[in-house]
Amino acid sequence: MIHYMHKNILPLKNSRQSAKAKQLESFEEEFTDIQDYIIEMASVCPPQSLYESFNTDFDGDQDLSFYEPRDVKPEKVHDFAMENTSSCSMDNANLLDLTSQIGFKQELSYQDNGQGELLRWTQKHPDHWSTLEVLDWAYYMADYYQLDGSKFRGENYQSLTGSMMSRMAQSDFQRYDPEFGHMFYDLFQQLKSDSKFIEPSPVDYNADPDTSAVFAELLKNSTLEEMDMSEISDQTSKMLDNNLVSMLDVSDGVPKVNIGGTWYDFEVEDDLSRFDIPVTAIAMSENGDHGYGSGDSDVNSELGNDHSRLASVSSDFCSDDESVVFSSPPKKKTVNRKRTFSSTSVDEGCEVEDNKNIQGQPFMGIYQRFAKRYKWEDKENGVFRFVQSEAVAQMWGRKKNNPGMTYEKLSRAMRYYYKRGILDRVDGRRLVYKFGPNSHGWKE
DNA sequence: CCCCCTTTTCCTGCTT
DNA sequence: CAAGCAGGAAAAGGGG
Repeated sequence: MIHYMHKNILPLKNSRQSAKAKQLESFEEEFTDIQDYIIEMASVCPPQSLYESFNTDFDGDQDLSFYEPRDVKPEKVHDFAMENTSSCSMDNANLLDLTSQIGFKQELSYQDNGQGELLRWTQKHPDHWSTLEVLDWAYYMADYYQLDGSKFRGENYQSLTGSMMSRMAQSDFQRYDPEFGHMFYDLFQQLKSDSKFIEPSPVDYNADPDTSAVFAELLKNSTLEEMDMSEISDQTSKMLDNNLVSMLDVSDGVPKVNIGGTWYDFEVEDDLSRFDIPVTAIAMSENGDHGYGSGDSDVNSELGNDHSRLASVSSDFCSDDESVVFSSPPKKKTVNRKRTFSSTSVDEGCEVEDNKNIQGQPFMGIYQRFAKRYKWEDKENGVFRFVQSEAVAQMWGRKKNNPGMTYEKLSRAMRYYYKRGILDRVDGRRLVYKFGPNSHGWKE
């Protein structure tokens, strides 16, 4: 009996992890698959496709407004913090600080070619936020106010758009998030009332020929390692600080920098931070840890690098235990290969180094660190929870070259892992999984 | 091409 | 009601 017929056959489902260990036994192969998948989990940011799919109600071209801070009237500041848990606090200074940083960031992220994913919400009126932007905002705020991560249920915001949230009463917020809904309602209202929108003033990266020209020349003629950064003027450094988020791209696994509209490859595995580049830039890395690479197996195999999968799991660079970093063997390749501009889709990991490296943008690193698509529930025992199930599925699909992947299907595959001990069942808890006895590598 | 195993796709039914 | 979970069934992928 035919149980059903397939209705849509997806094309292009070739290229399994190409070089992937033909010699490995099937078990091991699967094991690496699941680990690859966890890698993707850890790589944090949602794929562009997901963003777009969530963003259908809003044309990016309309995306022309951004906040500008304005004076905050003391009487407008809510005192919700007093009524809430002691971990929340907000005063006028904080709010002013916050709004001004938002305005600041907007200037930076404008024209960022989509790479400032996590802060897209700062570029739009809240009514236009997609579900992802709502989620990003929620996690940003949660981190900013250092909310108790065990009580904060950011995932509950993942199906809300900005316009939906605009229509929600305070009680609705509390239904979504019993612990902090009240606070989030206030924050949301406040954001809307204490911000105004103005026409953008696009950043012209070529405005100052000295800055971009100097760096472009350096890139052409030397590797980063050889570069004497002291020759770069303070002005240039400042320009880089301000614009690297938009200039960097690692979407295809090869780090690139955009100078004057042209993309250049360069090797940054060793350490961007020694150039005092803000964490925001480093955060664009898929790995976030030791530079770039490894996120995309196809690219890696194309580069002759067969180490696309997990090499190790470590949490040494983030102080909180929600971080998982998957490092891969260093790449020995690709220095200063010039490329023509192409708008690739945005992949982006958002691991962050350490807050102390953040210059002038203190939230960025904190925020991005917080914005995980998964969360460790019990790292010792390998228990984790998906925060954004569909985003995780999209990442899985990307790895498998299968844009049709959904959490529904991914979860079915994961259920097969139970029987084989790669995952253990965790009963009664949605989106929670646990590594089983036949898995390894997830724990340092 | 076949065999075999895993993953994907789709579904029904049930739970939260 | 929506989102997840559990598995059955079958097709697709992919290695050997």
